Amino acid sequence: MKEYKSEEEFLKDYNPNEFDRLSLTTDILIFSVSDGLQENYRKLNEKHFSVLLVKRDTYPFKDKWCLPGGFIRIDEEIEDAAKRILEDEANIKNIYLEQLYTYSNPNRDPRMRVISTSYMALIDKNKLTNSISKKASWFNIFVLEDKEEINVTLDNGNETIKFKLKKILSSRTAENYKYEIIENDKLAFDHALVIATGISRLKNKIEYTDIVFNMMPKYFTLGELQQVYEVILGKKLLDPAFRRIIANKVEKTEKMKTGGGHRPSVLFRYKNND
Amino acid sequence: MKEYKSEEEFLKDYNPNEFDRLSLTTDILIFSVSDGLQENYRKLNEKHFSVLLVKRDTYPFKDKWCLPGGFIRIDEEIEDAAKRILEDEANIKNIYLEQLYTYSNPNRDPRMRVISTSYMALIDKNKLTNSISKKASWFNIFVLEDKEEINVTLDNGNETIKFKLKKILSSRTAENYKYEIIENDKLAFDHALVIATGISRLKNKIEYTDIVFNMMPKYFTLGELQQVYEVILGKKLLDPAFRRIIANKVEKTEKMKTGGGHRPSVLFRYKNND
DNA sequence: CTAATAGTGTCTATTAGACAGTATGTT
DNA sequence: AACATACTGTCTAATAGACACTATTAG
Repeated sequence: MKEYKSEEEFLKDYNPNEFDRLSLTTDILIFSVSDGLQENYRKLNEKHFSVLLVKRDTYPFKDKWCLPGGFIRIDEEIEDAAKRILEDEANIKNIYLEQLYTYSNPNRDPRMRVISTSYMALIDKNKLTNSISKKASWFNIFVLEDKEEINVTLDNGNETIKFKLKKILSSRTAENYKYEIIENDKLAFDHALVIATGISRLKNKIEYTDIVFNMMPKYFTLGELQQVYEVILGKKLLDPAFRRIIANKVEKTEKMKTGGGHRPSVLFRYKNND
Repeated sequence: MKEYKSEEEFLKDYNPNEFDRLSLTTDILIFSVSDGLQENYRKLNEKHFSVLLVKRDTYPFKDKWCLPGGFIRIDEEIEDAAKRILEDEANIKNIYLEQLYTYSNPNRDPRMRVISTSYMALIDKNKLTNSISKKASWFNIFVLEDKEEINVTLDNGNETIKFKLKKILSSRTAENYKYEIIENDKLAFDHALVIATGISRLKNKIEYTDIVFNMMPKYFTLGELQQVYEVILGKKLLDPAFRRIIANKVEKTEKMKTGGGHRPSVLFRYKNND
């Protein structure tokens, strides 16, 4: 091995092809909350927890659904690539974005070795100014989970996507699970894994952070907020307990929401939110 | 654009150099607990929280310290690469390993574009059968943190490494911080960031998981366990409260630890551990 | 009036914090 | 005996769970 006297000298000689090179992409899991049906004039709209998927029109995985994503440019940070893609494809700016996990199975892309770093984004759908592209669609998420597996159903009104994952305990001490896809026919790549990982991350974080508010409009009732918690956690909460927990995160406004066929509700907003 | 009739046909034609390619490495943050000084025959050994660093003997960053790591092979998952490196470099097998974060600053490696996925490993130092390589050394970790910055001092008995990071609030709702290196002269690459991220992750997870036990020997006293919690959390805990919290995670054994110049202590072990 | 949600009061059970006290080894 | 840690008891404060109750609107 040649001896170098300085870092500059070493770098001048360096051959960047000494090691295997590969491609890197990012996949973005965009979560939001949708309004569902209203059974009758008295009832509230059902809330749904939903994810944005895009229909692929090219190979590989032509006609399957996938997460918005794309290749990282040679001089770009992954997070910046995620932001660029969000802006280019959906005109989404300044939103909550968090790195989720880097997937590296050598066979995850049939074209070649592609590694993907996934991000989770949370948005309030109603803030989207431009409509999303024709290829993209919001799917409501329904999760059934037990100790051994997770069944996820995604529905956009037209089409239903179902997939099933096996949970494999990867560390008893941390109660960490890895997922293995055991049923999946409509999702491209390993995106079923990404969705499951994101749902689980969000479920966890909603309990000890304020990230829900990224999915809420500026003004909301506590009933609406509670519905969002319930739909993400997959369980009913008791009113007084819920109100106690979020009491110091929100503040009352002068506004009221009326017209519901029942007692009007005070509109709140996230505290310290400008 | 050419029209393809099937995925097979498309893949046959695909040129993998269509997108920029880059190199991927993994850096592994190996944490453990070390015994420090014993002031006098009555006192317990001080426990320290420590990290394994390697002295670089080649450019770039010659003579600086760095985390053990290496390049991902073209047909290998990142986690498998991390396991391979742990085994090759330190003869460490079957330990707790968790993906931390993927760093992608275009300038993090002066040679070329290298992206790195970091992993955190937790081990019981005393279980290491072969001694670690001459280039590697355990550094005790001392952290001083306030709202704006983090000061970390690493010490292996011979050498002291200090670095300072600025905390930048990246999301108010999630209380997520990003770090920016403002002082660092002895650590290679962006490894100061990795260490800070790992410390923060461990501090969090120790409160709601059982991962500490990966750093403990099979039999330990509750005093020793408490010391480990204290040194990682950076604060003293009250005995009765601590014992209540870990009560259902550990189980008493018949063994006792004697010889300490004070009342002997019952040895416990992690419950359901084998 | 009725159905439906909004919002509060309160009792109980559980958990966390604090401190004081007792126990028991080595030198 | 003295020191240092091991271990427990108990009081109090804070938090979580459960349920019942009152309030208020559109139709």
